[in-house]
Amino acid sequence: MHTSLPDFDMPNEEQVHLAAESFRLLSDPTRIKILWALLQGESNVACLAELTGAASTAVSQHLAKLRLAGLVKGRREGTFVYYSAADEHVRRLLTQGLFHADHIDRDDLDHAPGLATVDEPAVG
Amino acid sequence: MHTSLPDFDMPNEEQVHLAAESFRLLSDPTRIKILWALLQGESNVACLAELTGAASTAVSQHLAKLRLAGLVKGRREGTFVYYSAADEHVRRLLTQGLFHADHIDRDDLDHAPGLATVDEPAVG
DNA sequence: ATCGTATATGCGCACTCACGCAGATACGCA
DNA sequence: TGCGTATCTGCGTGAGTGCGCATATACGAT
Repeated sequence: MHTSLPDFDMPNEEQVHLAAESFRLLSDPTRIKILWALLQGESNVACLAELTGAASTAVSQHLAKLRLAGLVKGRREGTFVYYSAADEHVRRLLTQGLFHADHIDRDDLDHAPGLATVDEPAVG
Repeated sequence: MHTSLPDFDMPNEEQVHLAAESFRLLSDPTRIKILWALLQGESNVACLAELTGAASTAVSQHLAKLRLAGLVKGRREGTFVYYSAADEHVRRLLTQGLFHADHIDRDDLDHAPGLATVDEPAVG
C-alpha cells in the first residue's frame, strides 16, 4: 500500500504527544508575548499584563500552564512573583516560530498543484 | 510600573498572530505525524492515514489546513495527490519541538519517567 | 490581629477544534 | 456514457480552551 520509505522513522507516541503539547502552549498570542517578554528578562504578573494587554488573571492562568509545562519558572520576592523563561529551548522554538511567521508563503488560493520537485537541500 | 527593559522589543501583533497560528497547526499529534512523514518523502492521503493511524477523512482535513497555512504542498498524479513538506522552516520547527520534547523538565511531577534517551531525530 | 496589594483558583460562557459520517467531486478506465 | 477509487467537503457532536468574574490565598505593613 504505502510503499516507499522502508526505513521509515516515526517518533514515539509519547514524544509526539509531548511535542504537540509544547506547540499547543505556544499557540496562543498572549502566551507568545509573555514568553517573548520573559526571554528578555524576568517580570511579574502585573507587568506582563501591561506588556501583553491582557488581564492579570488571564496572565496568571497562562503562567500557571507554562509553569506546569516547564517553560517558565517563578521566583517569589515578597508579594511579587518574578517569572523567567526556563531554558534556551523555549527561545529557539519561539524564535523559529516568529521567524517563520516572517517567511510564510501562503497559497490559500486554490493554487492548482502542477508542480513537483521536493528538493530539500540538507539542513546545516 | 513595569520598569526595566527600556529597549523592550515586542514583535508585531500580526507576527505574533501568525506565529501562534503556525504553532497551533503543529499542536496536534496527527498533524505532527503527517508532517514528520512528509519530511521524509512525499505521500498520499491513504498512505498517511495508515502511517498515522487516523481515518482518511481526518487526514484529508488536516492536510487541507496544513496546505492553507502553506506548510505542505500537493501534487496531483492521477487520482492520487502526493503531499510534501513546503520548506525547511517546517522541518526546523518540528525538529526543535520533538527535540524539545526530550529535554522537558517538568515540575508538576518530580521528574520525567523512563523515556530512554531517544536520540535526536536525524534530519537531512 | 486587620487591611491592602499581588497572585492564584473555581466557575460559567462563548468559541474553536478533531473526528466520524454521509455525500459530493475528480480522475482513470472501459 | 457509466463504474470504481481517491480525495474533498458540509454537518453534528463531544471535548478542550481563553477569558472575565468572583473568591481564595500569600505576603508585607500597620
